[in-house]
Amino acid sequence: MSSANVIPLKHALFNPQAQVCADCGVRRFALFGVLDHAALDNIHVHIADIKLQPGQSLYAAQAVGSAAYTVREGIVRLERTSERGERRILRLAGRSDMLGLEAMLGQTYAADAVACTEVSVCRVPRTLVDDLSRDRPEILVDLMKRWQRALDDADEWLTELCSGPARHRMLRLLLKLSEFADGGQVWLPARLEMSAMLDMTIETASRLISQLKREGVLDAPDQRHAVIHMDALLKALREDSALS
Amino acid sequence: MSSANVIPLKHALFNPQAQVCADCGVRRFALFGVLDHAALDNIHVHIADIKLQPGQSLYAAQAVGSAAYTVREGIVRLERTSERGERRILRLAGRSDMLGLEAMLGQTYAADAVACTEVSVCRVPRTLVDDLSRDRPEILVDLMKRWQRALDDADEWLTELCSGPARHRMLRLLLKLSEFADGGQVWLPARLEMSAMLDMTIETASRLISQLKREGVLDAPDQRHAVIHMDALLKALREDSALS
DNA sequence: CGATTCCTTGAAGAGGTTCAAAGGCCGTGG
DNA sequence: CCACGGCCTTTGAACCTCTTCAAGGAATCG
Repeated sequence: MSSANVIPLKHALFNPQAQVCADCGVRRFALFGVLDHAALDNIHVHIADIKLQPGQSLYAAQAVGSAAYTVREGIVRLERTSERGERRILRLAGRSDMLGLEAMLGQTYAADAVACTEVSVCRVPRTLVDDLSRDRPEILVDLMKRWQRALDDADEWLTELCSGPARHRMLRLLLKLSEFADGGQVWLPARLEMSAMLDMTIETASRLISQLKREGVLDAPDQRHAVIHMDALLKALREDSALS
Repeated sequence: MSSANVIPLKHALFNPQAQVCADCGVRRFALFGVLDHAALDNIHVHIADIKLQPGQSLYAAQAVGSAAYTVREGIVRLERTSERGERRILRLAGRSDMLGLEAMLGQTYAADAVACTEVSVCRVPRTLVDDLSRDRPEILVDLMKRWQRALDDADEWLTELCSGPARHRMLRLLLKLSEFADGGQVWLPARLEMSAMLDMTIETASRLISQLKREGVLDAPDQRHAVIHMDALLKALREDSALS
């Protein structure tokens, strides 16, 4: 019995790729969310499902890319090396975020994309978008919304994670990390990563995390995971704003 | 003798708006750079030419906007208020940069846009882009390039102006300002603006500028203008990177 | 010309960095 | 299995950068 038989007829898709996309958990939020099943069925390009281990690179800055990526699972960081030679983490991308949109314009990637956790992403080739934009121009509006989202993320990162005293920035980072939470547990970056996100030394990052543990803002069952106590975190953030 | 007579016949445009756009100094770099004269002639929407004095607001964050803007002349800053209640300047936009693209998607503006110098901008109404994208879909690609440019600017601002010691950030700011130079003279922000760009106090900004004047990196003929000595600036930047 | 606003400079103190060393958490190999 | 080395984290102490608080000076405007 083929798998098509267990699917209601009007949803039956004969293109295997289409079936994969139709079943994808993030499709509703992803680029092809606007496409109906019939349109999906016309996708004849292979959309690769890529898995990465923590630390593995998805793409490198300056590389000519022929694809963008949609994050299905896990957290990816975008980073750059400043002209001083220091690594700086620009922002994080999580489930349903899109990365490397610049490849859709034939440009080279603007930053390095590196997996923070175990990651799975869909590779969206440029040719596919080119084809679709001919047949279904409304996909371009969706694409522009992605750009705007990336820009909003960048602006928020700058305003909230790049200003004020170190402790405040760390609290904001924990808040941001809790957005990517995955069942109570939050991914806790290495101290070196934190320092690259918040522009501080790893010693300062370590001291702050230690202190926040003592204050009961977070617990770390293991090195790379934390339970964040939101009430304590929000309280800390409020007090922090008040006394300045 | 009408002005049309001095223009070669094949360039004669009968729509007055088209003439304005055809003559615009930034058209080549602007959104409608891809349109030929005939296409320009079909623009029947009025593209307002708006002038702003320093400190005047172009649009406010959260406002529902019906237009984006192309900077023709001058410098505009994008700023936000952080959740702590502090103002933060996100980046600067100069000649041929586009602002408020999010309005093209029916979204509210993501930041405040305020004139730093005397500014003139073209108002590009959303309806115009909607119409054009039907007739000339290639304009959408141009629009996406604008988004990518904004994102690149944001990323660069974050990596270069938000990390490292105060002196280094100030040097990078001067370098950035020199990109917007206007005949040897550079716009010199008020100390309060500098502090909002570089996340430091106005005292620190003032001290750094005073010191850099003494070092011969810049001269300030008046409060709001400076002459930047690029050789000295670049030398300072190099030494600064070396000793760290 | 006085009032306001912005800029500059000083001195004291806090916050962050630097340097140094010790403690934990692996994976490898004896 | 335990010992070892490597890597990351934590903590301490001294130092330095940047902030804070305060006051005087320059520019601008009615």
